[in-house]
Formats: sequence, structure tokens, C-alpha cells
Amino acid sequence: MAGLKDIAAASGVSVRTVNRALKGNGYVGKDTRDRVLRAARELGYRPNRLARSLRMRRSFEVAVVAWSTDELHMARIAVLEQRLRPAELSVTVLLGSRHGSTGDQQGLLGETLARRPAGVALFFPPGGDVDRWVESCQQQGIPCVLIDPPEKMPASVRIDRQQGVYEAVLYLAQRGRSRIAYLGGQKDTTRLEGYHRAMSELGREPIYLDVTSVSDQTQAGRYAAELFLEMSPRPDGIQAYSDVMAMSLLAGLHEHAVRVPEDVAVVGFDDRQAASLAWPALTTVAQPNAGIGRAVADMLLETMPDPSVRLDEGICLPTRLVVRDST
Amino acid sequence: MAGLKDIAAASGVSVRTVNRALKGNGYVGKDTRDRVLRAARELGYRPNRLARSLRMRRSFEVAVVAWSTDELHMARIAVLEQRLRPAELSVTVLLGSRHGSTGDQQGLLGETLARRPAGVALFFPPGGDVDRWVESCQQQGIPCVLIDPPEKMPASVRIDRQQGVYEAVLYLAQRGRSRIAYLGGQKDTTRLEGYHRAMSELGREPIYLDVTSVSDQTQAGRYAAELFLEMSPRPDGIQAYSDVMAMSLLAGLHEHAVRVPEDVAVVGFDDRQAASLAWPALTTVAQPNAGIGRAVADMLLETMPDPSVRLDEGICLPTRLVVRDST
DNA sequence: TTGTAAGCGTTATCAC
DNA sequence: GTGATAACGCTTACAA
Repeated sequence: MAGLKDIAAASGVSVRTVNRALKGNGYVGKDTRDRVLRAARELGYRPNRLARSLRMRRSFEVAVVAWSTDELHMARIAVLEQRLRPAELSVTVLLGSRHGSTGDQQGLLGETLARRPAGVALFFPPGGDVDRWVESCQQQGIPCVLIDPPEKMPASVRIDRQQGVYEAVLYLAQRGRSRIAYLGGQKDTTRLEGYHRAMSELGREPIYLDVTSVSDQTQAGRYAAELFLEMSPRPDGIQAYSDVMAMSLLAGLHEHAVRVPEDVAVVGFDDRQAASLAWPALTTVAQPNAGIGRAVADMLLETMPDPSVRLDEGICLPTRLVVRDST
Repeated sequence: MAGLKDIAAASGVSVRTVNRALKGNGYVGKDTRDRVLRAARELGYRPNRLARSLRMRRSFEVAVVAWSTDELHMARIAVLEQRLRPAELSVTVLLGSRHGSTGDQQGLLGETLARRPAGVALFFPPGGDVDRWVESCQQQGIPCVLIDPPEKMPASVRIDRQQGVYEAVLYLAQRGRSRIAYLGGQKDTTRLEGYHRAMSELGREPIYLDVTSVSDQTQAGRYAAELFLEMSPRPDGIQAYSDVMAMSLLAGLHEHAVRVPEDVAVVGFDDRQAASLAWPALTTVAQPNAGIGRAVADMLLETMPDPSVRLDEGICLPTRLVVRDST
């Protein structure tokens, strides 16, 4: 494959001149430039990124560290990549396993650092041992942006799930639903807080379809349907923890001939592909995936020229209620 | 960051010796080796992949070129990555846009080649202009495996959709369904052929729920439901082109109080996440995603030592019928 | 306006 | 067993 040297030979100038002509950073005679450019084109020159990075002691790749190939993650990554491309940065996805040992995670950290990326976009790691990542990056002077940590953190992009649920519950109330229940476990605090906030604002007592005991989300909703049937009076609105739970709930309700939304309205959370495919099409709280991708890219771009710039403020993006047929 | 030179200095030997000790390829005195290894560990040495690749004139990255972040694609990529990791190969995903111009695609090809990857795993490109990719790779001596082309091709991994549909239709017949229809457009030949083969083997006339005119898959099923209602006698089994269409069909049927599977059985195709979440949980033809990932990895691994090895045979993987509640 | 040459961190060829 | 040393393809200080 053609290199600078080949072009130099072909156009009868030195390597340095070729470089200048190609990069346009120094003085080059017009004739010379044209000759060089043409030679480059004819030889099908493609700069060698490896050599370039080695010499410049920095790479032009952003490492995205993810722990699953979930569609929501991927949507964010796709936007991130689009946004980074104009800045001549390419994206490499490193996939860790969600259930990997601490050692595995350490290994992935090593691999990530070994690439000497221009920046790191880190999905919040399972186990939550985020400090090691952040510190290691800092040490190497690599900007690191954290995606969706559970709490407020510097250099992070979060999602306002609380507000999302809050708004959805208010929406249910506004549509005339008076007994609004929350379907989920008791561990996820943010969404639950949103529910509590809305309910207390409405002056109503919270109703729980508590599925803490069910570990499989795809079954949790069915279990909740049983709970629902035994209640009296029954809830007439349900905010679910996720679309998956909501759809499992729908299945359970259908089986007992409970009508949605006539008897009970259901709201999901996530807005995955499946939500619009559900029957009835699921009203749900959409995560701002594109917004996250953009925000992460912007933060990275902002810190990259000078990694000592500290982003002390993380940002928090709003969700969006997507109304479909289940409410 | 520590390099070979630092280790050499720290342990009082030459760079060459450090290299030998670390790589274990030449003779190194036991003492020396231990000293070097310890120094390396203490300095937290991480080989610089850039320098390594530059020197060895080959990279240790496989470029995966995909055109969407569809969950099926991602599942394949995840397995591919797992399989390549033990061979010290890492995976970089390059995302092209599905609706990009020819120029965009040309650009992506350039970018891919510029990385000088150890191999390329190429999802069949939109527009089908696969030759440019294959030839370019060949020219550079880069092994290239094609994922899921519509036709038999060398160095490709395909899915036997025909057989998948064939088996599903036979299964429906075996479960006592006598009027089995095909829901889909007329353009996709492979799946349709499978349907035709099964029907002719059963000695029955094909029944079409033809949605060629509907471009949006998420609406096609609803439209098909209207068609279904007007038929007499109505089909009692439907093989759909995809899970998405099948779920859209389910919605349409539910709205008209057609019972599934009592009145009509429905089979999807793809086995996406949504299929198991549908109501009723969708029986569907599962794509061999893991198998594809593995096969692509194996082909790549096989050709990589010597790119002149020609894989004249592509392989074709079987699907698997996943029986759930819709049949 | 152009050229020379050093060096980025490896690997690999030789000589000792 | 070990050590100089020359590449790999690029960028860039410094000379001319």
C-alpha cells in the first residue's frame, strides 16, 4: 500500500513536502502541490492511522465501553458515532459481559487503556465500580464520560427517570384515572420516587404491584396481573418499571380478559421497539437516546483538547412521554 | 506510560531481551526472565498495539461493517467478538447508514481499509454492491467474510430461511391447520419459496395475505388482518414474513376479536426479543445468530494466516422453530 | 519554498 | 544467552 515515500518518489519531492501538501500546513508551491496531490490520488494513498497515532502519541478513536447490546444502548452509540465522525474521530465499541467477574472487568479496563483512546465513553459498569475506570483514565489524561450512572456525577450524562415517571403518572390522573398503581420492585429508587412524588402531589395513597420477588422481568408482569386481580377495588392505571414488565403485564391481563385501556391503563418505560408492537400499542416513557449520544459526544469533544478541563457538572436529560393506545 | 525501554532500564538488560522474555520466543536466562517479568508487572507495562501493528505490518483488529444496530445483528457481533477474543483479535464495529448514498458507502470502504484490519466481516451492504468491497479486500490481502447475502457466495455465511419457513408450515399442518396462509410481500423470494415448497408437498393451494403495497412492516399486519376478515373460509394458520409483521397482525386480529391460536395460529420469523413478549407469546422461526457469529469467526480465523486461501464455499445455517403460545 | 533527520514503541536480523 | 540496531509510516523541529 502506497505511503508518503511512494508519493514523494512519484512526484520527485521529499516526504516532508508531500506531507505539507497533503495536510496543507506549510508553504508549498502551487505546482508542487498539484503534482503531489495528483500522485497521491493516483496511488490511492490512504494515511496509515497506526503510524500517525504512534508518532502523535494520541489516537483518534473513542472507546465506548458497553455491557450489553441492548437496543437502547446501541441507539445511543449510533448517534454518538455520527456526532464524532465530523471531528475525524472513530468509535470502537468494547463489549464487556454484564456478569463478568471483577477480574474480567479489570481486564477490559486494561484493554481499553491499551488502545490509548482519545476518549472513553463508559456505560455505568455492572457492580458499580466506576472509580477505578475514572481514575485510570484521569491518570492517563484520557477524557472519560460516564453514561447513565444512578447518581449525579461529574462528567456524566444521566436520564431523569424520576421526572419521567412523575409526568406519566400525572398524565394518567389527568386522563381520569384515580387508582394508579406502580408495577416494579422496591429496589429501583428513582422511578419509584417519581411515582411517589406524583401521588403525593395528587393527594393519593400509593398502590404497589410489588414484584421484588420475581427476578425475571418477562414474568414479573404476569405475576403482577394475579396481584391485580385480587385487589378490590382494582387499580385503573398502572405505571410499569419497564416496557418489558408492562408487556408481560399486558399478557397477564389479556389472559384474564381485563381490557386495556378500558379497565386499566398501562404505561411502560423505555420505548423500545416492542412497545409500539404491543397490543394495545404501549404508551411509554421514552428515554432520550439520541440526546444522550449527542451530549456524550459534546462532552468528549469539549474535554479532548485539554483533558485537565474538569467537567464538574454532569447533565441530566429529560424523558418524553409517548402516548399510544394503552392509556 | 511504561514501554519496553523503561523495563529494560529498570531490569538492566537490553530492549531485545525484554521483548524475548515477554514474548517467550527466544532463549532467555531464567533469572533474567524473572527480573524482567517482575519489572514489567511493577511498571504496569501494557504493550502498545499501535507500535506493534506498525512494525508487524498487520493489525489485530477485525472490522465489522454493519448497516444498522438491529438486535439480530448485534447478537451476531457479540458472539463473533467472544470467539475472536481468545485469538487476541479485537472487534471494531463500523456503522454505515442504511440509506447512505453510494458515495457514503465508498467512504466507509475507504475508512475500513485505512484501518488495515486483520479481517473484515461484512454485513451484506444495502444496494447490494458487494463486489467493490470484496475486490478491495482481496487486493489488500485482507480476508473478508460476507454475512447473510441473499444468494450463495464464496466466503459467506447465510441463513436457510427457505427451510425455516418450510418447516414452520409443515409444523402448522401437523398441528392440524388446514388453510395456511403466507403473510408478506411478493418480493422476498426465499421465504416465499419455503412456503410454496411446503404447500405443494402438502398438496394444498397457497393462500396469500399480500402486503406488497404496504411499505411499513409495523402496519402491514394490521392491513393483512382486514384481508383475513374478508376471506371465506378464513385461514386457520398464518406464516408471517417477520416477527414485526406477525405482531402487527396480532394487533389487528385482537381488535376484531379473532382468537389466537384458537381461530388462527400465527408464526413469526426472526425470534426477536419482542416475540416472547407478544401476546400470545409468538411461535417463530429463530435465526441462528450465535451460529453466524461463530461461523464468521471461524472462517476469518481460517483465512487469516494465509489470505490466499480461497473459501469457495459459503456456508448456510439452519434456523430453529421456537414454539410458543401462538400456535 | 523545500529537504534532512530524529523519533514514536515495537519486532526481528544479525553479530557477539 | 544477550545486545546493538534497523526498520514500520508518519509528524515535526531545524536547516538550507
